[in-house]
Amino acid sequence: MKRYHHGDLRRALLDATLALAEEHGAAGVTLRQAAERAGVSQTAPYRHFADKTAMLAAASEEGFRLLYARMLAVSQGGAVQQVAAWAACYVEFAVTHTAHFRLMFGQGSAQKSTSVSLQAAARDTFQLLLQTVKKRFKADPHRLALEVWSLAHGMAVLAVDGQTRFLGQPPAKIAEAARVAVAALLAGQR
Amino acid sequence: MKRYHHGDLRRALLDATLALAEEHGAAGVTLRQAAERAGVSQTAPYRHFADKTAMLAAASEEGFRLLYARMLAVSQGGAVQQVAAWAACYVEFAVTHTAHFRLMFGQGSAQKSTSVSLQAAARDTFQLLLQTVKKRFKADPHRLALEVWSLAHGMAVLAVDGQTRFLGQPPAKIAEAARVAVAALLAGQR
DNA sequence: ACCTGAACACCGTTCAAGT
DNA sequence: ACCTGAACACCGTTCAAGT
Repeated sequence: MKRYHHGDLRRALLDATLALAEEHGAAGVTLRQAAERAGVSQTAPYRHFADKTAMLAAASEEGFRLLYARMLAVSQGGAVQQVAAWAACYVEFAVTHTAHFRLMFGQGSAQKSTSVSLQAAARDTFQLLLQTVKKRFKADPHRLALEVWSLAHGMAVLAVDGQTRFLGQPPAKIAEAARVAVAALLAGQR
Repeated sequence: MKRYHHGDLRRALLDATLALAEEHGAAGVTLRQAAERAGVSQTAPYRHFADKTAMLAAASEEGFRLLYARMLAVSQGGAVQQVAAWAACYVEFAVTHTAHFRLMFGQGSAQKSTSVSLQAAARDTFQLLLQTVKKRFKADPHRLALEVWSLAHGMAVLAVDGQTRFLGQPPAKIAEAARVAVAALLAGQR
């Protein structure tokens, strides 16, 4: 019998949340099952999270921070390359960290009361794109950033749902496809 | 007390499904509440749908057919215009038929066992884009179609989740933004 | 401070039964 | 043919109680 004092239970619950999301999708995550996997009673999670939404939000926030760190690491080269790398990183994250991605964008992000720290983490990710766009491109950076974000997000969602496979794009190459598409989108701006 | 013989209950249940999706999101749709709104017992829906998934799939299929009809109506002009119109129609449908859109792409589309007719309806919608792309553009129509679909889908999802508003794009203009973005994406192909 | 157990209202689904 | 009512296992959440 493990003891989850000192904050270990919180970590164990988040791991269980990710495992359940991986196996059954974001909608398949259950507070009771997460508690059971952590070897703890059904009501123990309420010591660490206000409710189920808060637990999912914590996992989401973790995902955004991971994504943000990856984006910082690939943010090199010219403005066009940086923007294309941002999109490729976005899609790559979705197919390699599907559980996190599903929790970040799966039904509970905008409608439920997300935490302030979660909103900040999500905003940071997007700001990284917006700042890069502002550096180089003149015509309405908000519009251009939305276009790039939409393209990356759409490709990521379709890839995660397995709907890009019958289009001849294997998951391993989908990040590269995003890079090419964004480059074309930027080239068409004039 | 209404009587729902002759297939009226099926329609009433689909209407209730859409209303619940509109109010509480796709995840908030409940078989029992749909039955209650239709003025019928909790188990009556099982006469018309195999299970909850089948009821959601039926509402999804209806959405795809509506979308397909709208796309056919705007499919005019040159190839570039047609592709841009396809994307604008896609996004316009998402913001005006949010309930249908959420059911079509909200957590139950790819993972659950979708019906054959639903898959066919979804495929028709995409085929319309693919055929138009094949007419005019040479370089890998599958790749280009995926790019356009991703851009439209991403913008639709972000708009429905209200994440485009803080980017200065009001919902009313988001369809036009999709048209402009796709035109740029096509212009950048060479 | 952290966790348990019983309880409540809700859910999807099954099954025998009603008309 | 179409619908009801009771029942089962599951869920999120609350609350008193244990150490």
